[in-house]
Amino acid sequence: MKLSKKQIFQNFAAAKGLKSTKQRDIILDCFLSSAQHLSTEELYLKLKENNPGIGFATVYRTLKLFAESGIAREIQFGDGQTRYEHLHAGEHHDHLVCTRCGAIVEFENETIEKLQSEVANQHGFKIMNHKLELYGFCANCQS
Amino acid sequence: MKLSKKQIFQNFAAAKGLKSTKQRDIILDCFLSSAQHLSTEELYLKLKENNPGIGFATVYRTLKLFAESGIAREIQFGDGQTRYEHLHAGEHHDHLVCTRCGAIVEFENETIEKLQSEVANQHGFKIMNHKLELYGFCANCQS
DNA sequence: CTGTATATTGAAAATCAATCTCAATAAGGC
DNA sequence: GCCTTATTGAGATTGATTTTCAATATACAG
Repeated sequence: MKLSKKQIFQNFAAAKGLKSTKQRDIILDCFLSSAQHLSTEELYLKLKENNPGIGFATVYRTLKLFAESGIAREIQFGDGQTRYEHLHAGEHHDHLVCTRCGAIVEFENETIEKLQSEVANQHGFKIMNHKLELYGFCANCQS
Repeated sequence: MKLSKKQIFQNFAAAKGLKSTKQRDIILDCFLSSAQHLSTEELYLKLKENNPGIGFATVYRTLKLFAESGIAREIQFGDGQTRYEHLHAGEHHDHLVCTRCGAIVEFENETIEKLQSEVANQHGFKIMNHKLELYGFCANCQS
């Protein structure tokens, strides 16, 4: 059976001896129900709407925990802000980024992944993860 | 005939109505004779050795100009510093980054590039450039 | 060569995101 | 409830990047 992200994080928290708190639950729910690629700032603002008491530092720390637990991943496009994307165990996807309107499309491509491994082998590298981003104009922004 | 990077930048500067200055010449020479992937800070320190008068802001601004002119390109590995790599017109290379010792190996792979174009087409994107980084352990760091 | 308009420079200050500090508070076990 | 330890939120700090501004240098016209 496949665990939900919520369960994965709760297991992680338990294993690490973290206490369960109201704030972390709220942040987890909000994160899971949010779009991909939110920055700490953006998630913080979204949380504030319904939970004014929540602090930026808590959101920041909790997102770090999400990344550590494996349910999220830090990514950076060129805009100087760290963003967090949802991570489905085992999956990996890359990004098409529109440099005009900021749209982000995700894609997966087996063949590319395979070629990457080959390149790494040729150079004696053992790859732990990778990042592939294609920057350009999306269909709407080419006019 | 192929233009040298120096010429490319000088053409760019002329076309943009930039005045030619001692500082920019020095920075250009130093940049061109430096290793790949220097940060602003690193280039600044290197410059200081022989040209104590030069200011950080000037190095910063000049590197931006290099990027704009097409002879250099900003890249970011995960370490929070913007680095500049030399860009040979038309060429493109990607990176293998050792997360233990920081070694960076460059590579090129036609097939991957071709697949990227295909993916982009499928999604209606017009790609202007891309970034591919493979993170892991280099041969020396796997022991 | 001289004057004028404009770009450039360097130092310091402002900005901005990320990260840390610390006193007050909350959670969990006993 | 009591005690220990983790967590929280506000604000301070850091570190890199970017801007400001007065002084200076450059290009060009006359």
